[in-house]
Amino acid sequence: MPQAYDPADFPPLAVTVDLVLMTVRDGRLAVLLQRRSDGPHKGGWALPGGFVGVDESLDDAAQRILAGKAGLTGGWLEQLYSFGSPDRDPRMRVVTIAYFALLPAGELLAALDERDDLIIAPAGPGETLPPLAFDHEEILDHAIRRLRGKLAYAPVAFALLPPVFTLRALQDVHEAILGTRLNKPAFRRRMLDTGWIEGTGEREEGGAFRPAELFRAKI
Amino acid sequence: MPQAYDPADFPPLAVTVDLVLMTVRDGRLAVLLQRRSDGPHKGGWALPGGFVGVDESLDDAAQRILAGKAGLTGGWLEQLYSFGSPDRDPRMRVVTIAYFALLPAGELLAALDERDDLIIAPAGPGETLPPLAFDHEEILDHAIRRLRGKLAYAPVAFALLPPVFTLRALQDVHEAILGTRLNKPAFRRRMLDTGWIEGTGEREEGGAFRPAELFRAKI
DNA sequence: TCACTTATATCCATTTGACATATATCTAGT
DNA sequence: ACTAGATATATGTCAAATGGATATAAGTGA
Repeated sequence: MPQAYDPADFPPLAVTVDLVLMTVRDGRLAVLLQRRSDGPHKGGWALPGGFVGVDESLDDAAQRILAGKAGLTGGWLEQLYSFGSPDRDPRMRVVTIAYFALLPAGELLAALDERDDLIIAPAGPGETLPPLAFDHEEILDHAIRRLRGKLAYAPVAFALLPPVFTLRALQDVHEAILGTRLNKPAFRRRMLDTGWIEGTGEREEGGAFRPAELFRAKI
Repeated sequence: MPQAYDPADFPPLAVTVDLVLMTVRDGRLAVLLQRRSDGPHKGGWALPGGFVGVDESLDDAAQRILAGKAGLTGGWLEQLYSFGSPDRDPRMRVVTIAYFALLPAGELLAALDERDDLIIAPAGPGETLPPLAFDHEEILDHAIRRLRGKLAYAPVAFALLPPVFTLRALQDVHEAILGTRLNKPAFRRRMLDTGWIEGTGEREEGGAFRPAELFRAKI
């Protein structure tokens, strides 16, 4: 780095990435929480996170933290919002870039079965979460609002489903996120009109009723 | 700060706030640019910005930079997105939290008449900007997209108008931002239906035609 | 045949674009 | 002074598109 600044020229701030990893399990919106092993709120629950490396982009840091917790790289990952109140961490000044990740419940559970410091806590409309460390409740609140807002105009729901799914399963995901019931024919019509999905020709098996067609997300 | 970290424990990153201050002048979307007095891209154009103080929130830093450039506190100010590629500043690692600000052209011009290092450059759909320093073109791009997206569901346009305005002026702002022409009766109906505006009973004066009613933004 | 769920068809209220018409003001000409 | 014309605001109407609600058909296992 030519012409490097003298470190005294700028205020020394720590920069972290915090991850809001959400899923839909059993028809309920849920979020990944990690038990704090030390520091403030030791033993309490927090969003997973970590420092940003000097030669690492923000997106790369988020990917690294996601891979470290869940062992996975798929799904959806996007930057959410940055939080930087001077007193959000009692030890020092920390600015955190919050990220927003989505994974199917199956993949997340499979990757987590050996980690006893991680839980998937229901976080939907009527659910009560354990108290979270720092300002993580505010961060989670932002994430849920972003997810709800994006649902109508971005193909986020497919990141919460296996590659092949029924329209009923897709609707269940939407209802879990929005916390409301949706009209089935209208939902079907709207989803087909988006052009986000296409039929596979295959049908669901095993039910004691008319089998539903299986769809996959286009693109 | 009890239990302060050893500074060696975390990577030393600089955190700045960059400001995308936009307005609509003469029916064209425009952005405030500042000539760089030194450092990389010296003499070129950049978004105004500055370091975040150790005891200053991100929002406070953005307010401070806005007040420093424009001498104003009104309008609209919200966090946009954070940018942190390792090589975005050749001197050192800088993570910047971009903010997005809106002011009426009149107020901005009045506050700027003694500053020769600041310009208001047209930035609408068909306009060509001068090349910008660092990754500021990408930041500006994000800001314009955010503004367009918010126009339909958030009362942002009023931050670009004086306290009292005609529906024609409001439509001009929308058209400048979207880069398209809008249907007048439909626009009027839609705006009145949002509940964002109310008539003052007063009328515009001076035109050689039927005077338009003056409205103000509710709330 | 029944129970159950998916899939589709139909109806209706609401929204939105497009066009036409009425209204209000100033200017120009007599 | 009065009137006709030009111009932009304001409003009304109609058709197309959208979205919710209900009813009906279709497919499967018990």
